[in-house]
Parts: sequence; structure tokens; C-alpha cells
Amino acid sequence: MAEKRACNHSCAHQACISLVPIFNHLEPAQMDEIMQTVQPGSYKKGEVIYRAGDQSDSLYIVNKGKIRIYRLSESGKEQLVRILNPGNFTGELALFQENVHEAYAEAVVDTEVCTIKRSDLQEFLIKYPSISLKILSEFSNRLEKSERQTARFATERVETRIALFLAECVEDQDGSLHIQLPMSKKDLASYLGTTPETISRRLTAFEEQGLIKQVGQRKMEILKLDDLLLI
Amino acid sequence: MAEKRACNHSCAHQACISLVPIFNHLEPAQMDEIMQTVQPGSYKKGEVIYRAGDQSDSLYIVNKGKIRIYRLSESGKEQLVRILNPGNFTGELALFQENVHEAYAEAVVDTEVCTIKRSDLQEFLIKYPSISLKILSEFSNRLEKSERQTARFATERVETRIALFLAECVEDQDGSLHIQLPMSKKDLASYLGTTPETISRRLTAFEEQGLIKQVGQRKMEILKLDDLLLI
DNA sequence: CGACAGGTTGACCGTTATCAAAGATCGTGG
DNA sequence: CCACGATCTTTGATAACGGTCAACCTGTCG
Repeated sequence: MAEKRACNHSCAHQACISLVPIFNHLEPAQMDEIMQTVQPGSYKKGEVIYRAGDQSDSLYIVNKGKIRIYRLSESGKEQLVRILNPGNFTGELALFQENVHEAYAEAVVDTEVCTIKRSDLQEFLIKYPSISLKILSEFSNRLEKSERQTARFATERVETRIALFLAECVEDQDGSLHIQLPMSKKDLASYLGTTPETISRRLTAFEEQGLIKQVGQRKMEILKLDDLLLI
Repeated sequence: MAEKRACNHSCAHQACISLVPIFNHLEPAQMDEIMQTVQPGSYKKGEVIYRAGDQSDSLYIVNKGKIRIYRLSESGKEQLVRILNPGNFTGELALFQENVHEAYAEAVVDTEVCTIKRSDLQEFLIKYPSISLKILSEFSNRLEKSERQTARFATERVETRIALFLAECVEDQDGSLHIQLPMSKKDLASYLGTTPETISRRLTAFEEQGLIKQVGQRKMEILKLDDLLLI
């Protein structure tokens, strides 16, 4: 193990495994076993990692960079599903079911990933059932979140969806509520099922009502969180 | 075992276990073991089985009847998430995560369920890891479906969502394409994030365009499936 | 047979998409 | 380090999709 840690230049990519919630409860020895099977990969900005219809054969864990997961609807319009940051993973859905991706994964910036092959992962799932339980928990989370999101689309106006999204991004910084948008407003529009124009207009309106204060392109301050959530 | 099968009046409720995809791959002996832990329950039409905020402690498997799963959004509007028929189950999400339900479950008609207690289920998951894999597969399915639904809400017009829903309900009957709506139009409206009025109007419009033919309240025939999907 | 929930139809209007054009920002390469 | 282009963002004008309210109709079930 000490030997491995010394081997930084070639093995550093494996470190990301220890960031992943579905693995980080394992014993060091088990973790090492998994690290042995991991393959590094890197993608240039804009490069596609997988696309809808592709056969699925790996779990991708983000080591460095950012990945956009998006779907194309029946009529060809794009919807952003999520943004992956280091420690997040993707490709898991297709591993347990149809084997075919329904979404697209694209590197937002130059990105490094670790991949675990389907067959290796299945071996670990059988060997260490606790991993299944962790994935089950992760999936539960995602399902709740996805169904909550669906319900919001079904019942809330765009204005409200924006307000709710802002509320979820709030971070407390010495008493005042700051927001750092995790994506461009264009992507945010796609994520929230609206247009960049509407995002821009609603944020301006929020500002005029004294609810927020925009600072630069991706930052803002929440002045009246309660009122924002009453919208 | 033969003894158990003889005991129909008191044990018939257990039969539903064998309908459930996450259990039906097990050996008869294992299945029996699970059946031993099952508790029957019954709910009158309209009765609430669990509500958002309730502590979760069981998996509910529908034996007979119908259950509506719905959410209330932040602003208090209702969205129908799914309808459970015999063999379907619910309550699984809260078992693996927060322990608290986010949705409501309500009997649509008089309904019989089998419940498996959280602790019993967890025991089985450890004892028979194949169950975890089945649930993982079920969750993958649900996630794909939920994310597909979210993407539709985000990108498709109401008219298109209705058309896509109809297309998913189609059943081939001696060459012609029939549809039996699985719920009232009121519930369908809630499921699709629209209003009964709009559902009614769009179906009438489809009929005027010669795409469908409505027969009674919950039945129709698809005349031009291709054109319907181009909308 | 009556009551009630579900369904339909009409009129109206608000929210939000669309199209267009100008302005800001970022990354890139010279 | 600056300049350029590409992309993102903003603002305006316009239209339409779909929600809301109201009234009426219909089927279903006690």
C-alpha cells in the first residue's frame, strides 16, 4: 500500500475512489482491491463520453473537471439532467438494466475520470453486498430528487421553480446568504425547463422587488429568502 | 409447504409475494421464508396508507385493489406520481434513506396489501443479496422513467405529453390500436401536469384531426399513431 | 331516482416562449 | 497582454399556449 501511495504520477487517479460515497465505507484492503481494477480516462472540453443509444459497460467516476449529463426529448429538445463534479459518478443506470444509455455525457472542461468495468463492479457487488446497499441508498436519493423535480415541473410556474432552485443553492457566509450558480444561466434554463431570456427577466424582477442582489454573472446575494419562497 | 397452500382463507394474501419481480426469482423455500414475515392489511376506498412526513417502516405490496401515489408540491398543488396495481409495491424509497415519506399513498378502491417490516426486509437483503440486485434493477428502471418524465415536462408542450402518454398505453387488439386509460382524466391531468379541461380539449382536437376515436370515458382507438407522435 | 363527482365547453387573460438585436464576458491565439 | 470571436446574457416586442372561472352536461352509484 505504501508502495502505491508513493506511485503518485501513475496512480493518483485512483484517489477519487475514496471520494465516492458508495465505496468510502470499505476497509482499506477492499478499497485497494477496487482501485486495482480502475482504469483512468481523460476527455477534452466538449468531448462526448457516452451518448444515448450507446452500449453501456462502465461506471465513470469524475476525478477532475466537470461533466454535463443531458437528454434529448422525443421532439429533439435538450434538457440538462445534472452536472457532475469530482467524486460524482455516472453510467450506473445502464449497468443494472437495459445496458443502453438514454442520456448524453459530455465534458464541460478538460476532465479526468476513473472507470470501473461492468463485470468488475458486478463481482464486487456480490463479494461486498454493502456496496449494493450504498448504491440502493444513492438511488433512493436520486429517485426522491427526480420525483420531486418532476412534481415541481408538473405544478409550479417557472418563476417558482427558479426561486426554489436559488433557495437550494444558498450558502451562508458570515450571516449573509450567498449564491454561486453551479452552471451558466443557459444551462440553468435547460435544467429548469425554461429559456435563458426568462431566467434573465425573472432574476431582474426579483432584484427589482428587493429579494436578491445580483453580483456579476454567476453570483448573487439573497436579501429576503422567506419572501422569495412565497412566490 | 403443502400445509400452507391448503390454508387458503388465512394465507391467500401471501400469494402476492410471488407476483413481485424483486422476489419471484427466489427458491420456493426462500419465498416461503419471506411469506412467513408478511403481514396483511386492508384499506377502504379513500383511506390514506401513508402521508408525507410519516415515519417509514414497511414495504407495501398491493394484493388487490389500486393505490394512488401523489405528492404535494411546495405551493400545495397535487401531482399524481403513479398508480399501483396488484403486484406493485411502494414504501421502498424511505426504507433506504431518510425513513420519512415524501409522498402520499391512498387507496383508490378497497385495497388489500401485504406489508414487510423494514427490519425483516433488511435481514433478507443481507441473507439473499440477489434481492438487492433486483431492487437495484427496479430502481434503475424507475430512475430512467422518472428522468425521462422530467425531461418531457421540461421540453414538451402539454399536447405532446398527452400524445406520448397515449402512445405508451396502446395495446394491439386484432390489428387495431386500443387504449384503456389506467386512471380518470382528472388523475391523468394531475399526472401530466395539466388540467382536466386541457385534456378534454386536446383529446377532442385529436379526434377532430382524425387521429383518435374516443369510445366512452376511458377508452379510445388510435387511428393514426404515426401522426399522433409527430405532434 | 337523485346526488355528486367527473367531464365538457366557452370566454378570457396571464405567463412564458419566440424572434430579433444589442451588450457583456470568456477563452484563445497572436 | 491585448484583441478578437464565439458564446452567453440582456432587453424589447409580440403572440400563443394553456390555466382559470363558470356553466352545463353526463355517467355512476347508492
